[in-house]
Amino acid sequence: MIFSTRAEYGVRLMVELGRQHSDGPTPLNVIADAEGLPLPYLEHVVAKLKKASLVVSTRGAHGGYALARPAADITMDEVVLALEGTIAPMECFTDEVRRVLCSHETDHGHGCATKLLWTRVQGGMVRALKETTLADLVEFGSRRAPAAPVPA
Amino acid sequence: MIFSTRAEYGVRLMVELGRQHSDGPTPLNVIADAEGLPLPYLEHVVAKLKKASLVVSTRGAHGGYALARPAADITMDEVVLALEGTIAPMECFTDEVRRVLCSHETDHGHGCATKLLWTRVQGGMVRALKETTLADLVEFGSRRAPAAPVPA
DNA sequence: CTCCATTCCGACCTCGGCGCTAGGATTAGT
DNA sequence: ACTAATCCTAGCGCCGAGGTCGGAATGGAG
Repeated sequence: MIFSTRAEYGVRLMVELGRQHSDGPTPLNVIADAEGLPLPYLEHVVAKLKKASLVVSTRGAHGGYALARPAADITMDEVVLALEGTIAPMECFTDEVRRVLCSHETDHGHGCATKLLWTRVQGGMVRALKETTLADLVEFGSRRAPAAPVPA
Repeated sequence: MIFSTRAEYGVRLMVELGRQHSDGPTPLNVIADAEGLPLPYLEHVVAKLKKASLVVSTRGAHGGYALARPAADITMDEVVLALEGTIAPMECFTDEVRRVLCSHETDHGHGCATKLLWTRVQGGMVRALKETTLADLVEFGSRRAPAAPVPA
C-alpha cells in the first residue's frame, strides 16, 4: 500500500467538511459517525490538517472544524502532504528546493540509475495530486444518490 | 516513503544485470559488493524477481543470475510489482480485471469520494512505471562517467 | 458560576512488516 | 571429494501504523 489509512481518513474528513455548506463549524463526532471512523483517532488526524492550516478550529461548546479556504482552492497534494509528511517514492529522495536529490549520487562511477525511475514516478503521482482539488472530490461524491432521502 | 528498500535493491540489482553484457551468469556476491548491499538479503530480493520470471538462475559453481529477457523488453512496473507485491495507493483498492474496485463503494448514500483521487494517483504512477524500461535505466546510469578509469 | 460540549495534548499499547542474519540443503563445475 | 554458488526456512530487533485512554484547556448556555 502506498498511503496509510491516515491519508484515507484525512481526505474523507476534508470531503465531509467540504460538503457542509452551513456557516458554523462542524464538530468531529458528527464526521466520525457519518464516516464510521473512530473519534479519538480522527482527532490526531485532524491535528495534522490544522497544523498545515488546511482547517480552522473553534473550541468550546458548539465548536468544531471548518475548511480554512474554499474547497476549490485546496489541491489534494497539500492534503496528502500534510497527512503523510512527505511524498517521496524512496528514502534517499528529498525534494530540496526544486532539485531532486538522491543520496546515492555517483555510486561507483555510475550515475544513480534508480533516480530516473523514482523521479518519474514521483512526478506522475504529484501531478495527479495537484490536478485534483477538494471540490472535485466533493462533487464526485455527490454525483450518484443526489437526493434519495429514505430508500426503504 | 512509498516503496521499501526491497524495491530499491531489486531495481539496482536488475540494472546491474542489465550492465553485464558477457554471456555467463553473474553471481550475486559480485552485485552485492558492486552496490554495497548485504548479500544474504539480496538473496531474498532476487528470489522474488526469479519467481516473477524476470531473471533466470544457474546453480552450482560459476552459476549466478541473468536477465530472462533483453532489458528493453522489461518495463519497470513488472519489476516493482514483483518486488512490492502490489501497486495500490490504498488498502481498499484492488485492480480487478480492468475495473478499479473500492470496498467503500456507496458509503451512506454518497459515492466513494476518495476513489477518484486514488484512481488518478495510481494511474499516474503506473503510467510512469510502464513507460520506463530497464534499458532506460541502464543507459541513464552509464551517461556520466562513461569511461573514467582512475579519477585520481 | 457552574455545567457541559468540544478541542487539544501526550502517553500508552498491540501488531505486523521491514531489514537483516543464520544455518543449512542442494546443485554443479574442477 | 572439494568448492562455489543458488536455494530454503526460520528467526530477531526495530519502528511505525492504528487505535485507546485520561485528562487539561476553552468557551457557550443555564
